[in-house]
Amino acid sequence: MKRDLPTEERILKAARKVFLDKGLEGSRMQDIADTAGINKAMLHYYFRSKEKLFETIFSEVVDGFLPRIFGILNADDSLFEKINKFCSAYIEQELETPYVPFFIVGEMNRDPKAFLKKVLKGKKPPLRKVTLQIQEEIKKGSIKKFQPVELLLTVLSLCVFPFLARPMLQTVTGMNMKQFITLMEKRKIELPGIIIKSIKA
Amino acid sequence: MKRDLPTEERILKAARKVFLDKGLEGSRMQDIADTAGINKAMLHYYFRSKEKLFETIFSEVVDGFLPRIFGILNADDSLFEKINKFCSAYIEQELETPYVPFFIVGEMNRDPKAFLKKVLKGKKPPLRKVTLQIQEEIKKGSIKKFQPVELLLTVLSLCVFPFLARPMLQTVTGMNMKQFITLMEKRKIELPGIIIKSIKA
DNA sequence: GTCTATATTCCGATAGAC
DNA sequence: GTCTATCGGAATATAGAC
Repeated sequence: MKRDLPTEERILKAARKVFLDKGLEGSRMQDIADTAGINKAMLHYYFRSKEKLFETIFSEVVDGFLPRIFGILNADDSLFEKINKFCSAYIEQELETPYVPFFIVGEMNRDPKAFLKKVLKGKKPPLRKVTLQIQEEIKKGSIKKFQPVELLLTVLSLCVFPFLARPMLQTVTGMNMKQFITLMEKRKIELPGIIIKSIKA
Repeated sequence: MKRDLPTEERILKAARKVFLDKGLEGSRMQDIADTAGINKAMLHYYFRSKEKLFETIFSEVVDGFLPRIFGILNADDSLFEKINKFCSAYIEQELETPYVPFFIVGEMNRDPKAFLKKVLKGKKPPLRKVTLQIQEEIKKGSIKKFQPVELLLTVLSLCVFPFLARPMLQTVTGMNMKQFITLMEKRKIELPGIIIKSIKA
């Protein structure tokens, strides 16, 4: 793997690949070393421990998509516009890094409290503004009465699950990666419509 | 744990609990032994190896819900009726065994080919009949033109994902297990409507 | 069948030469 | 900084007494 990169970056690149694919417990330091084309001892020289190396990758991943998502939720757009942008941003992000959802769900399950602490860093998830917008639209009568958490579930389900189910989907349908991407590009456009229909009065 | 059950069943019960919760790699034989209230050596006496014990639980889990699902897909109901029954059956099943989706997704990711081989046992997933029904409804003009896989994705996303996201959901919203169950009972009734709306012409 | 004790394997981590 | 060799602990697996 990329013999021209400096060692530290080669390690990060390899660790990203292995950890994202197999999670913390499923990954071996030997695997990461082999992938990076260097010796196992080097991993410890640069990152002290497996945990520390993992934390580095984890933060990198979270910081890579969370700000974008939070930004959308806190913007000044209408509720419907936000649903649109959220789906687009989320699916585009996932198409770039298709293993991230697995990684996230795995970590979430392994240790939910530690996970949220690391992800939110003491802050609260920025759901307040959207919640208010939902209540307002309900009052206006433009959408049905429902709990905000239901919309959250609908949106996340439709955006995230396909990436979790991708291995199964590809094996069952014989679809290759390119076809999967095409399918998700199509859904990126269609999902907001489905979601909005589901809440319209 | 249940001192009155025969040893083999105590082991199975404990293994079910631990494996479903932590997956293959996250589970320890010691954990299972402790949970069963017996000695570690007994696990090997009855099941030879960790892998073998895991396979047993895995098959048990898969056989516990797949026939029901396949039965619904192959029944003589209309497409819309099937969507209804599928959502109900799936969510009811998951409410009984809320860790199964994690387990399934984890295994699917760990080794997709082995997973499908074990699950389908050489057979094909029974999607042919539903596919034909979709094509028929499209021809009739009662639903939009779309690929069957899209409907599959929509249904599975909405039914499965909430259970994968439950730990996060509970931590973020402060919801307890009972509240989560109430939420899913509600969605069990609403989801078919959302799904059918999404495909209606 | 069940236990204790021990062997074996695997893996993260470190020591030390270069 | 990079490597080889090795340690030490943890986890799976087995031997052997009862």
